[in-house]
Amino acid sequence: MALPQVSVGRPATIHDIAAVCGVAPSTVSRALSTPERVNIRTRERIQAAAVELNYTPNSQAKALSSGKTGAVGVLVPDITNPFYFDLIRGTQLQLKAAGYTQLLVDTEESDEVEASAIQQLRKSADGLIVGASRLTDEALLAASAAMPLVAINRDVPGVPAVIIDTPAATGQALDHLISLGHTRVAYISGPVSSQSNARRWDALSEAGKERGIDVVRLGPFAPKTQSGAAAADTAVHSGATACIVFNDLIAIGMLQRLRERGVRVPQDMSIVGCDDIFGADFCNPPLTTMSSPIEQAGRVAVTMLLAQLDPLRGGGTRTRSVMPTHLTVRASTTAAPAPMAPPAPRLHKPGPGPLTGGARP
Amino acid sequence: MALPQVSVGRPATIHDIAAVCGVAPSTVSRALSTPERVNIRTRERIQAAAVELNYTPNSQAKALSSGKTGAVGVLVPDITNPFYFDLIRGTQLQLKAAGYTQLLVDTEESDEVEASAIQQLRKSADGLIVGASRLTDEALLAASAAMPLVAINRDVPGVPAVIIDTPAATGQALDHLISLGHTRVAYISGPVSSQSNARRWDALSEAGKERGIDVVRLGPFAPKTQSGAAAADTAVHSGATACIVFNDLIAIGMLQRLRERGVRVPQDMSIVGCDDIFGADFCNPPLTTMSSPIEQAGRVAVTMLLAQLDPLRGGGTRTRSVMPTHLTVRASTTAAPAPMAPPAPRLHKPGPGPLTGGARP
DNA sequence: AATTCACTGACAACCGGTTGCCACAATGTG
DNA sequence: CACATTGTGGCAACCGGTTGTCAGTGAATT
Repeated sequence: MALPQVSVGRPATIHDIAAVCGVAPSTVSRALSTPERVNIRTRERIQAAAVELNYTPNSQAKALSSGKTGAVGVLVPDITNPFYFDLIRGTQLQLKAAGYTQLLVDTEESDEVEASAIQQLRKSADGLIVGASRLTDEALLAASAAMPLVAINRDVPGVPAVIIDTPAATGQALDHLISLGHTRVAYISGPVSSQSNARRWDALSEAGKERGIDVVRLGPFAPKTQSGAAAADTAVHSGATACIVFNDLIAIGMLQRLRERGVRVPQDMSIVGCDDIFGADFCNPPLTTMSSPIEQAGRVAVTMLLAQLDPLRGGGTRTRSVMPTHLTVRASTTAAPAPMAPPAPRLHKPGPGPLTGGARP
Repeated sequence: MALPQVSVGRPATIHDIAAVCGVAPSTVSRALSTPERVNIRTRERIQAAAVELNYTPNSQAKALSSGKTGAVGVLVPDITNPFYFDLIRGTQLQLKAAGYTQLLVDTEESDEVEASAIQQLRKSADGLIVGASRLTDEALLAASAAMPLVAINRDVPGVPAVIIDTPAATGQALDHLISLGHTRVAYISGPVSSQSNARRWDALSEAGKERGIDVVRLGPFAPKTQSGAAAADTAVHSGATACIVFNDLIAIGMLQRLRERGVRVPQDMSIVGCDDIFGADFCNPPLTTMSSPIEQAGRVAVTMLLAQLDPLRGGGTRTRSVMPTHLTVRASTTAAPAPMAPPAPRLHKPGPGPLTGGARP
């Protein structure tokens, strides 16, 4: 049994095969890409020679002449962020399944880097998946006009997009907190350039109005665990008994800081994260969070993009897909502290466990 | 001030520029890539036109004629694994800084997929970075002969490599446990196809012999948090009071399972992980682990690869780089339970918190 | 037997650059 | 003033495929 092997020497080309078989290169090309166009006998000779010589088509050359690169660019603002890991995993798996190569680019949260990456990728990719674009609506629309593109978490009319509907879960999260007796709720804001952040806040403050709860907005904070310290301090100072946090990264950072400060979570302060990233289930305490099907969003984005690339198979080309989210309740939320008592730390010894006590309206 | 923008319409080529400037395409090519070869006046006319037309060179065409693709393939067994996130981040950052594009490929822990990916990438990348290769030594050597390549955590004579020296930290970890009074230590094994796993075990069992401690080997287990449950059960059954675990993923899974079973960490069982991945510092309890400079390893690998690609600048081409590691002690290790008492679960209620009690020799 | 037609393979242009070589002009040298 | 030298730009081949077009062959049709 042959072990997986990599051939040595100069890679074979169709010219080599043509020479071996005594035919023209064009015939070789057809034998491999349009087999029915070539007589079965020569075809089989050619195919045998191709296997023999370990022929692999040169994707550059193929791209040059056919215009198709077989690659899809995936742009994310920050590969450092676990949220995008899940997204990248989803796109990678689905692209690979479809025979495409993924070109991963980190746009460093910069609209300029993003624009130049898109410009560059216009030639070297068949399509683009743009996560949480920092471009203006106009620029994104222009990019979408220039080449097949699917945006993720970016809602611009005319641009195909996959939207993770965290704003919807926002109402669930607030209801959850209200039912636990919380009346002073803070929203820990993410970066201002993030449209997701804006949409989440809009939905949350709207939900607050409907329910007669005043939600205060704190921040903005960078979407990193390190920002959690500042966020936690601000939250404590605000007097809120519960926080809904832009994302799990900041939330996890807050958890650590609150512990350092002796503020018990969830007894003194309830925390709701967003995204349900890797780690949200095993941090301490496990985080109540709005679960997003991130990986699935990546897959759906690829499916939508491929439908654009190949309109024949694509069936009805959907241009917008909204992914549902839901609240996952773990141990970082519980009943609000007694209404009139200050939210200051009390006994400062680990409590008997989470989820004690019921709702105190 | 112009906003970042993407041009519309057909991308400009050197032929367009040549037409505008009334020169030959070859002159345009030279004006842009070998400026001193062209008269300054025409050069400037051409450069102005290039900017004007928003010219971006077609990387496919450039690759075809020059043989350089400006891309580097990065192969990892499983993008799902946070360990590789750090690696990918390191390579991405460094490649980007050097003007290269990263082609990310998931080889699905399969030697066949890996070999075919390498074969494919021979044409479309200038070099390769192969994380934790599953190939045989011979196949990897052959691949390395066929194209510039740097392996990570794979030690094959003749193949340039970056080795993260976790075996060294293994001794430190064992000393740490011994000083805490542990005498029954288990090694939770990773996948058999992983050379890192073999090297870690060899170093650990050797260190055990030197110190007169018998280390038992349990497993193998897949490197996923889910495997932690089985690993935890096996470990408890083995009677060990401390485990050194193949990687943090499994270790974190064990933490969860042990909690479910009422086995307290670290009082009843100490756990040492490996890699110090994202999450190791905020899981419950925070994990004592062997910290690896993973991101830096990725960067070093890129540097070594680029030195191979461009021997002029590379200076002394190092072919092997060993990255030091160290033990990071957090809260998942403490003194061994009383020697003769069975390690069975006791009170089965959450303990007062980590880090109680001192060493009991 | 003459005509038509499907089948098959070769030729050549093209994708967008790079690069070796040559021609021509301007300048320097004897 | 003749000749060598240097600076510039163009021509054309090439990288490795794809694809439109055409010619030759043999079989089917009339």
